[in-house]
Amino acid sequence: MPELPEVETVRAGLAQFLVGQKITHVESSWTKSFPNEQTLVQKKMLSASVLSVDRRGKAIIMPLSSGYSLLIHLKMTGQLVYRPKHGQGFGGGHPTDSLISQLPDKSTRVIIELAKGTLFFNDQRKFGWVRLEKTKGLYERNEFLRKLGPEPLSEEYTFAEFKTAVQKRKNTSIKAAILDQTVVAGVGNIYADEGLFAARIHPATTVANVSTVKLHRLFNALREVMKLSISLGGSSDKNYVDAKGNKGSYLKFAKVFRREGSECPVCGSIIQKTRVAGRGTHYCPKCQKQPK
DNA sequence: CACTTGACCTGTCCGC
DNA sequence: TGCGGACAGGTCAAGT
Repeated sequence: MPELPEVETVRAGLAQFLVGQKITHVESSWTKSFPNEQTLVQKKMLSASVLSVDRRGKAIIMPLSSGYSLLIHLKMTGQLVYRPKHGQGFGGGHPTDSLISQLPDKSTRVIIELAKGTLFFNDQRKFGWVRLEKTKGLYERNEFLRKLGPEPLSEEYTFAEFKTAVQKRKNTSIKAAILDQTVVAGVGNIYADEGLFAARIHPATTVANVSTVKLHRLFNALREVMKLSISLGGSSDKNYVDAKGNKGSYLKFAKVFRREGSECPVCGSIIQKTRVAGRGTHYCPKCQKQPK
């Protein structure tokens, strides 16, 4: 499910609710969702408090006062939903209009109780995970974090960096290249399709055939599309919800994603769906011409 | 090495 | 209704 904008939305919500809170109880109902040894989990989580809620690519990282961090990946269907205890508000004032009425539900895999509320890790398809690891050196030591490419929305990220990394994958499709998390962290299927549409590049174009001008358009488009989505609370297709359990509204503004059969908002041609890089791929046949 | 294809899981939708 | 197959926002391991 969640790509960079969705994970960032969840992160921001959790940061607001969890920072400073002490963990009082932890339980997990599916081992692969939280594979650490129980003894370590109890020792390093109980009575520890949450220092911050951070994000790297599509991963959430929560350093704890015990010197260990929770590392979480939502994969396709993961959710992190916080529920304040009775009598404890969300802190912002407004009541939630969450679509998730009762928690835990049948997809709840991990429950973390804190002083003022409970964090539920739900994951229908069980691809996601929660892990507990030593905070010191985490970003360099952890296999997943270590391989990630640059953060696309950071101030220091440059076109030169993007171009060099993309062009290393010269024999693959441009879509496969930008989905590669070692090239740039956080782009997934929705923003790949939306970015390629905005940059007017056919998703199946071989990287070697994408001009520098087009690559520059793509660099800008990916960042703009993801920033817009963050401002709208992300994209909710099926499962995605933020930390309160609410949906995001970006998909209402999507130009091609899940819009096959309807008219292109730019030229009126019919949006097509095909398969590129093993993923469902949406594009406008007129705006995004495949080079012969 | 670069690249592609299945596997990991559950649920839903579509055609017969 | 039921049943089989394809497909779903992501990564890995294993194959060529």
